[in-house]
Amino acid sequence: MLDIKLIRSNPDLVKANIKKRELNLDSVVDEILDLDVKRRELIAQADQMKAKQNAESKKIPQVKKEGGDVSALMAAMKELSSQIREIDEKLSALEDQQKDLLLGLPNMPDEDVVAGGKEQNVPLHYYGEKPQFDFEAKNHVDLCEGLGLIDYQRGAKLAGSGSWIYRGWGARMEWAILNFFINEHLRDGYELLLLPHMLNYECGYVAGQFPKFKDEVYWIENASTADRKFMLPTAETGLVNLHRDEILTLDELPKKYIAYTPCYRREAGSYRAEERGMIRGHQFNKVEMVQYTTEEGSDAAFEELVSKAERLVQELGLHYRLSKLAAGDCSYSMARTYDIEVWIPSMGIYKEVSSASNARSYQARRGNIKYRGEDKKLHFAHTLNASGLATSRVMPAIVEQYQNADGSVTVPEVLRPYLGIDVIKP
RNA sequence: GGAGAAGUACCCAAGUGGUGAAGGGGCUCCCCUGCUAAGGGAGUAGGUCGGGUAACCGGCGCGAGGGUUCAAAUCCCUCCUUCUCCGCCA
Repeated sequence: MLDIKLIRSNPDLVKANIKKRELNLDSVVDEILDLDVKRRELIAQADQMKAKQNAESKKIPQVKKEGGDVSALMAAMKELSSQIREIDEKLSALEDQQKDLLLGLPNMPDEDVVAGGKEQNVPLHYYGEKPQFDFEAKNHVDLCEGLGLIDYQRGAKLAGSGSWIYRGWGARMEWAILNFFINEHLRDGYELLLLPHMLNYECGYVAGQFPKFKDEVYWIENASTADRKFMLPTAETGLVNLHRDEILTLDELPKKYIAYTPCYRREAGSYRAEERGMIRGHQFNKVEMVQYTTEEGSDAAFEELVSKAERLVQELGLHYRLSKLAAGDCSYSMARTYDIEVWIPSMGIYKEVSSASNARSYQARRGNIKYRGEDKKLHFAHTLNASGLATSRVMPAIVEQYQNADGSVTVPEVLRPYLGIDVIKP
């Protein structure tokens, strides 16, 4: 959520920033401002009347005590009270309306984030080389099936398309990757959390997924009770809610968390050949990093998250590139996003394994997450997140980049202590 | 899941319709005192919204949201959380 005071004082800046996302929300901004004027008028009116109500009400017991007649006073107060109620009703309707619009505004991209959509994304650098094969290289689907790492058919039998089963060495490999990531993060001083996977509405609201994207998650409902929960689409949704409605102290910041969870998403969508296998499914594994920090610490935290995510891919020996996303490709809540995209030889393209983003104070405003600064005043915290990493995207990259002529896959060196073997053979 | 009880500040806690939400602990500041302990005094309901250049003024705020009333921490309803007992269970 954006600061209403910023919108009030500099609406043109807000409008221009939103346009960088290739969205024109000028009319929404104008409407917010219009409602804001009306809102403040009503508040002034109501507050004045309430002040009078408070003052007059105090007289009633006094007069009563002295044996006087309060009926005239009470009648007048009754009238005042109903007027106040009328204004309050108008006011709360107006506030709801304004809040709805305000929630619909995306975060403002950082100044150095370029305008435009996906096509304006800029690769910042490449790591390693595209592997060259002197045999006919296979895609990860064929490799995984050939080695019995993944059971796609039975995955679909159990849960429909977009679902698969890790089995045997495939399951052990996935687990090894998760362990490797988690251990790296623990070494860096991050705290590991295992979160509930079913979250309440408030969590999605704070993270910025709701109300706009509430149809893109899985909802859990029980006929007998009114409560409704959703399956988290990323651990970020849980992690950024940890300190909802809290005031953090300066000495506990930055807070550095990681969580492993599966991510549940409805959009497995595309049935295009290029997204076969484990590139896009309804459920995938991911280790997520989240930091809570100060305004001042925000940029450094972002750099740290990006370099941590990069280091993991490097240690796995995978060829990847780091891209800086254009405004229109950053998600709604984020001021800046860098993607780490790993090379998938069979597809001939780079696929995202990590997305590192800085939400600045956007999520903290929604979640009322503050800290007391050096100046003793309260500030909204900055929240940042980065995948570290999405293992289900890493696995296809590993099997494809590490494949051998005989259909076997060499195990990346850092994973060998976890797996106990050097090569996965048919 | 069922029954009962409770939610007031950093902690404990009083407050069953009426002018400023008691009191204690803790914390901060001051005084006293070689130091410490003890003692004395003051502050301590966070915040948030609106107005004002500002000092400041006002609204809201007793788990959350509604309702009754001229007036609600207090009465009523719904929800949330915690505790106790029972049931179920890895």
